[in-house]
Amino acid sequence: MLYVVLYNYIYERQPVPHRDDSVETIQQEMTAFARRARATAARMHPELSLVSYTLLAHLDDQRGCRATDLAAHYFLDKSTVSRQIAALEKLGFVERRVDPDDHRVQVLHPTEKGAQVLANVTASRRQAFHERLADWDEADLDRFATYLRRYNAAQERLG
Amino acid sequence: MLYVVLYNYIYERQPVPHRDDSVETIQQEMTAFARRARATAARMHPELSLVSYTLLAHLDDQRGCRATDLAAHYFLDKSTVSRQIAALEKLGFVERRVDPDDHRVQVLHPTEKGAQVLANVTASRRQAFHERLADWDEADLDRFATYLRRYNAAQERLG
DNA sequence: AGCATGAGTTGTATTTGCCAACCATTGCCG
DNA sequence: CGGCAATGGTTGGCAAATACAACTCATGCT
Repeated sequence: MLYVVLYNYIYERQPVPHRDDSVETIQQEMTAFARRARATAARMHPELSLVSYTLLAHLDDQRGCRATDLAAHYFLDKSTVSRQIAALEKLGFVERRVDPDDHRVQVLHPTEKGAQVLANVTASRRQAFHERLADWDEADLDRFATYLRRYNAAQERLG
Repeated sequence: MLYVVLYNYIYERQPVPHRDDSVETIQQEMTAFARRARATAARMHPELSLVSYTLLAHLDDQRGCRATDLAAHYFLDKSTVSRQIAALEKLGFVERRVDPDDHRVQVLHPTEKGAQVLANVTASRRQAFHERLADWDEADLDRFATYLRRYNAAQERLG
């Protein structure tokens, strides 16, 4: 045991929460966050569910993509995506353009109206996030964002 | 403006994303994470859904609590909690002890069996997290954990 | 005693998601 | 060329999770 303490002292140079504790915390906090996200989203934007919002946002920032891509990106079943897109289309938020090169694929795009609604929701979401993050300094925000991206990328790689 | 650039150059030594970009990233990554968490959890542990797991874990580490507390803590409707607990009880994972002081409340506890299952799931979740975080150094883990806790605490305060 | 409050349950409807079966298009290989 | 596997997408059927509302029962205050 003494060796561990010494090791930490020499190589870490401060009392360091053990690796396991950090992992434990990350696990718990990520889980708690996941549990709440949907509820929060639903309360904030009854007009556009979290999933719809996410898909629409993805279309917007990819400048159009295929249903299959959406499914892969968000680990959703293709049937789920199909229905979600159908719903968004009925609302007039997305349109389909059949790919001239391959008539199986339809490239999805937000409509003008869709982009509008998306912009509204995004703005209000962003404001909520800003409030939540108001007392963070710039460097912390940046680091936090970087960690999240890194974490999600790892999850994407490992499944 | 020059000062900003210089400041960044000197203190950060690389082009720094604007505050808004960080917030945007955090928002997107948290959302993506939330979207995937349930699916991942379901794939890993068919025997215990993310919600059940979360509730059971909370009972375990609070050494028992009331259904209402669970609902408040996870932004769930009390009916939802009621049914989830009923399911967990039917599986023999939790037991109810009526509070002798107030016959309205039932204090929930994991059973022996429940604690056992919880331990298994926790262990395997923890391993998955460890894999995902394997190439992170200790300091980054610690900082990431701290950010997450801070973020969630803020969300808890602000709704 | 009487009524408001709080804890939980149950009925009902909606949303979300999965799986499997299916259709249409494409591209490849014999 | 002709069949066949692979790909993109839709649809039907189903189960789980959840919200909302109406209800019951115990408590506690006036």
